[in-house]
Amino acid sequence: MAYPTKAVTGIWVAINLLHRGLHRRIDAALKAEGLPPLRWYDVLWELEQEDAGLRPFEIERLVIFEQSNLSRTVQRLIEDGLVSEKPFRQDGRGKVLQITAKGRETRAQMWRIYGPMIQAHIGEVEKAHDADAVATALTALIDFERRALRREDEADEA
Amino acid sequence: MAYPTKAVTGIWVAINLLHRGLHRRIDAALKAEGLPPLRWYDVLWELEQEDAGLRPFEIERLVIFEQSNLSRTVQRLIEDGLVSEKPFRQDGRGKVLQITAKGRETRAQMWRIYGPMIQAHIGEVEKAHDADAVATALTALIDFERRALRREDEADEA
DNA sequence: CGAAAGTAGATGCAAAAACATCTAATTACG
DNA sequence: CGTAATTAGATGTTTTTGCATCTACTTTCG
Repeated sequence: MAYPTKAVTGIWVAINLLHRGLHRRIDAALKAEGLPPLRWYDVLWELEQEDAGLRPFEIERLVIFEQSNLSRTVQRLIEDGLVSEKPFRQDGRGKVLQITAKGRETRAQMWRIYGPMIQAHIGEVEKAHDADAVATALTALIDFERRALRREDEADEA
Repeated sequence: MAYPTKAVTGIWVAINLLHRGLHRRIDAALKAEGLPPLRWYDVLWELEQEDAGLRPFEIERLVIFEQSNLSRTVQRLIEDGLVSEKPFRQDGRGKVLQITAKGRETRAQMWRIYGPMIQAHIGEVEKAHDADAVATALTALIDFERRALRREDEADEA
């Protein structure tokens, strides 16, 4: 595979800088409000999208979380009463996680801080550029990644 | 400040996922080749752009590196002979870092792994979208961030 | 000039991440 | 059926990160 073009490198550099900078700011803001760290948000959000709940390994793939890491994060979410767990009948190894009322509440509180910060820092893009086009292009990359991952899994099987 | 639009949220989500996923893959690939971690690359790159060298605090701002973190990274870069340091005459607290020949060599080796991986994962964007436009839009955000930071500093002074 | 405030960088420590390994359960396959 | 290979998730260990503090030096300002 060839070296990246200037545009591709620029996209990657920007992704890095934006991620680092904003992640740090947001985490600091959440902490200042006595709210959980940003990584918890992703988990709560995904669980809020699925009334039936999700298995840990599903969350892991959805939000790209290290397995051991997610395992411990889930423990703390349960301790804090934001998430409940129940065994997964069809597979004795597994369990199903569901967000609790308190979890929804906490997620909403986090969003009050988190959401406006995204807009404040990323929203600038809308003033001079086609934000929809950028979002579409980047989202396509993620879909591409997901398909690539699936292909790798299948290759491993072969 | 208001909540983010759908496009802005999409951009931010994509930034997160792309960053996490790719960073992990690249670090794994570098490690597999016995090369230093990805974060070192940024430091080496910036130093390679400035023959006169850079001060640690300058690098810190350029690549968004936690101060304590950069301090330890620099120690290891020096131990490994990739970077040299000398006192900064005009300020007894400071020091100037310069990349060594070995540092340049290592950076080039890293790029042989790193570069193609960027293209492989981000390059897809060029097939269906205007990569230049995306790069321009995201880079503008970073410039915006930098200006915001500078404004904050100035506000602190006041 | 000299004390107070600010800045560059190092360092101790606590939290979080990655990594490896382990257990229990399931699936595949002779 | 029964054993080997997989998979879900937990846990022990090490590394990295972030935060707070510290030291040394500079700048500011009475």
